[in-house]
Amino acid sequence: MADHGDTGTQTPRERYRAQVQEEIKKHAWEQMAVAGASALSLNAIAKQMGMSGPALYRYFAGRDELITELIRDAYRSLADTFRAASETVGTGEPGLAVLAHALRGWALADPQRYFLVYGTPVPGYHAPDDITVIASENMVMMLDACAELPSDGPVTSFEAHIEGLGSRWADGHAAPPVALRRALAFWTRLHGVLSLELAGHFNGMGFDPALLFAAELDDLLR
Amino acid sequence: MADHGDTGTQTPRERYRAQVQEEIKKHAWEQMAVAGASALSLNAIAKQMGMSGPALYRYFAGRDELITELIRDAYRSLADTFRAASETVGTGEPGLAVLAHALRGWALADPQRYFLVYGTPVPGYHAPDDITVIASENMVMMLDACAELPSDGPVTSFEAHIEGLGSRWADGHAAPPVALRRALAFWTRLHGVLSLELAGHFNGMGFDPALLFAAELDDLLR
DNA sequence: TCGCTTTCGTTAGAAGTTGTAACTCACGAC
DNA sequence: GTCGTGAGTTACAACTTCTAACGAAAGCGA
Repeated sequence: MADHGDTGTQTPRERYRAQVQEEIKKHAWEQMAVAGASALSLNAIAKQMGMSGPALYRYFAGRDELITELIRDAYRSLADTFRAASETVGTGEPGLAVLAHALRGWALADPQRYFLVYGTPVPGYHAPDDITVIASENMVMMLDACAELPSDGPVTSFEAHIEGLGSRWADGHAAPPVALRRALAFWTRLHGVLSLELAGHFNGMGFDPALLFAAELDDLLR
Repeated sequence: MADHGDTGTQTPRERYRAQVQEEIKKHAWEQMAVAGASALSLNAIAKQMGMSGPALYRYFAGRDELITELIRDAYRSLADTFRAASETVGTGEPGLAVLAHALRGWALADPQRYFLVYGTPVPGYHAPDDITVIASENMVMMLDACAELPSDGPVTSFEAHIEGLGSRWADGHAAPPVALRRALAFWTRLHGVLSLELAGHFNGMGFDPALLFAAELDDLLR
């Protein structure tokens, strides 16, 4: 995990505050992994840390703000994972494949974290602006990986529909429409497999989800 | 909506009980549509119906049982939609296409209902057996629609991996591996597009999700 | 080193939730 | 008409988030 926020010029109070904030989030993640986001309890976290319930309100304005912070961290973690993966290129394997495997590993490592980013949204919840910024970072890496693949063949009607939208998705990224289409398919198809797998919908069906994921990835690279 | 349960031989008390149970679920759906499943409150439902909170426990053992019942209804509603759609065949359009459009219409009609079936699961929750039975009904119709499409070309390694599993997914359904692969792709790819669309992840990206859905469906039928 | 100020953690409490227990009362069966 | 079953009530326990007011401790400047 990368450390965000300048730990250099900090007063002792700020340092302590950041530490406690991190510890709260650590317990929140543990609690969420076993019971899901909806079962997150500030009181339980406080009890685990040996504090009283209202003490947490010095660090987070409320349950919603804590969850928002966890969502932000999840996005950052995914972006870090993607960044680390895209730096291990040149092994002959296409960039899209290493991104796909990084995504799958990240999702399996903590399913609830994946669902926090891509799962059922809470009606009425609006993500802060900086989250969409990080999401667009991920889009940049996906588009880069798609742009390095051959883009021959005729342009379909949908590709014509999305032509030129790359600059909107990823801050001035000029990718050919075939790459945009491929990035969209990459996102939606792998999410389709991953979310159903993590939700347990493949249980008892008798096949290996990893092989389905690999088969979908193969189709993507064709 | 089809009526489930024999309304023929019922005592007045049973009839009244069923009516109240339906009304509770009706209010639950309304409340869930605006605030999501996690915000479902028995007290609020009771207040809306002019009853006291504990009165609802005559009809449902608790919040979990009510949600389980809603999930069951959602599965049934999807199965009904699929059944109704697959009866409108013979118009030249492939069965998979009408199933896909039925799925999309059903999902857009009530996003929270879709998420109740395919969204983020609650850790530790296990679906009752009869739900998996209904789910397998849907699989039958999907496999039927896939089996009527041409299945030529070489068999991939993943298709070899899932060969013969049709009988397990849909109670003795003997479909060729290519059809099984197509059914899996149908499910995962359309879910990928739908869930991201309903979650609002395409907002502000400047394209029409319906066209992406149609493009994915086109790929499926190729 | 002393004092001031900021901030942390506490307890008390309001308002909400799920869920149980015990008590009426009315409906329906006989 | 009587009588049992079941519906709905209030009261209550235990939990939640979150606010308010207080005490104590820690850092910062002089």
